[in-house]
Amino acid sequence: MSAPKTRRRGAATIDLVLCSARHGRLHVLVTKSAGGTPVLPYAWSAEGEGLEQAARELARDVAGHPAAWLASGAATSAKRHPAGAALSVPFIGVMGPTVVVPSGSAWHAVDALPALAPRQKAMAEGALDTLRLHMDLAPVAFRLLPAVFTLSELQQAYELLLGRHLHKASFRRALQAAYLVAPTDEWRSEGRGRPAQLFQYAPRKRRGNHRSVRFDLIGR
Amino acid sequence: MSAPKTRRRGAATIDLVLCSARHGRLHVLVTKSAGGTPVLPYAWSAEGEGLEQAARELARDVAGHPAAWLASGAATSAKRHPAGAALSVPFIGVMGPTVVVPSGSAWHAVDALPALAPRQKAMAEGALDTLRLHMDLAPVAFRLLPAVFTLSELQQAYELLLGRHLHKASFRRALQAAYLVAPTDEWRSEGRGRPAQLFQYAPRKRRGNHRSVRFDLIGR
DNA sequence: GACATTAGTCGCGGTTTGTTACCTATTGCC
DNA sequence: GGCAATAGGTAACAAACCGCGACTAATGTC
Repeated sequence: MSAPKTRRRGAATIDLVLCSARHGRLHVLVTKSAGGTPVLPYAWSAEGEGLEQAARELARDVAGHPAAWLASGAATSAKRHPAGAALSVPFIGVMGPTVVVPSGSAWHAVDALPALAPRQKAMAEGALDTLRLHMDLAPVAFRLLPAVFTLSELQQAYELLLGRHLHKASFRRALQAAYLVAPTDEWRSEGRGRPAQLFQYAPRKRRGNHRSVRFDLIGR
Repeated sequence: MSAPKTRRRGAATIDLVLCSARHGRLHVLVTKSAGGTPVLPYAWSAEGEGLEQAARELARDVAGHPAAWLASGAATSAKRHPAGAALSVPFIGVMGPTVVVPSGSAWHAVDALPALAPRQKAMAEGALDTLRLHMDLAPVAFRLLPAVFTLSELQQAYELLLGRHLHKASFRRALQAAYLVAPTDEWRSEGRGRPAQLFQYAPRKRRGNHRSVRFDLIGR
């Protein structure tokens, strides 16, 4: 090893808030530190490696799967980080519901987290806001699902992200109009009730589809 | 608590992309380094001070005015920073069009910037995307204007942010429906044409105004 | 006064949307 | 098989919304 060079590891951590939809609620992947206390996965930022690249590798390492979608959140130096980092950059990732994580890690409902260090707690609680911020521009909801899904599952993913109930017929009509999904030949029988057709995310190019300005969201 | 630490330079900079609308285009405040080369205002992050707080102080220092709106962007370690920082956290701020900056600083159109260091260039070019991302949730367009403004000015601010032309009557109808502005008693005569009534940003509480899901934006 | 210019409004017609109702396919039970 | 229960999927209507062109209003210029 070389001489202790404090800058080598960087003064900042990359903290991963890996999200998944389980039982109708947003869950976050929590691992355990060497001491056994629960922590979000994190890594020291290394010079010469891109932050997002590092976050992707961290996600693959810790979940055994690449994240289906990833975005960075607001960097913060507030409160206490488990590693004592001066600065932390959160990355919010998304994965399908069937990913099985290695022992030592577990999915926790985002509103029932174990006792994380304050900074990580804040980052996890901000994850839903980040997802909401991006869901109109990126197919976040689709990335919470497997490659093939039913329309009811897709609607549930949207309801989870939006935090409100959607009307079935309206949802499907809007989806149809957007040419975002394509039906497959498969159908899935869930036990009771009529089997559901399976769809996949297959966006097709559309016209310049200008809609009105969204004043209605400003000011809560 | 932690022992009192010297306020040492962290390994990260806070870089300010201060935006303002001038002559129908988005402008960014650019200052000069000690050597005379153009740079975005930046500061080393100090332990014990919040990042956003530091960015607010930086804005006030460099423009003589507090930012009317501020949000953090995606932290990056890519490319070269003028101070050689390993990591940089951009903050995107917004100010009214009448702010006069001290000599040494100047407003530059965001698509005609002087030769900034690559990392700062990327951060400045990403500013409009950040503003667009937030404009549906926060009154970004209003913060590009003085406290009192005409509806035509407001429409121009929206057109600048959206990058497209809006229809006057539709814009005003949507604005009316959102109860976002209140008229003042003042009118402004701009020279030719009918005088315009002045308005101010005054959001009023509205019902749970749910609109449909925005599939139409996903996938470009 | 005629005209150009900018502000602000009205209303028609097509589109979108919330909602109710209905139809279809499957399971479980008698 | 017959039938209730359950869940997927569609049709159709009324109301709200939106793009758009046309209109009125106030001011300055010639």
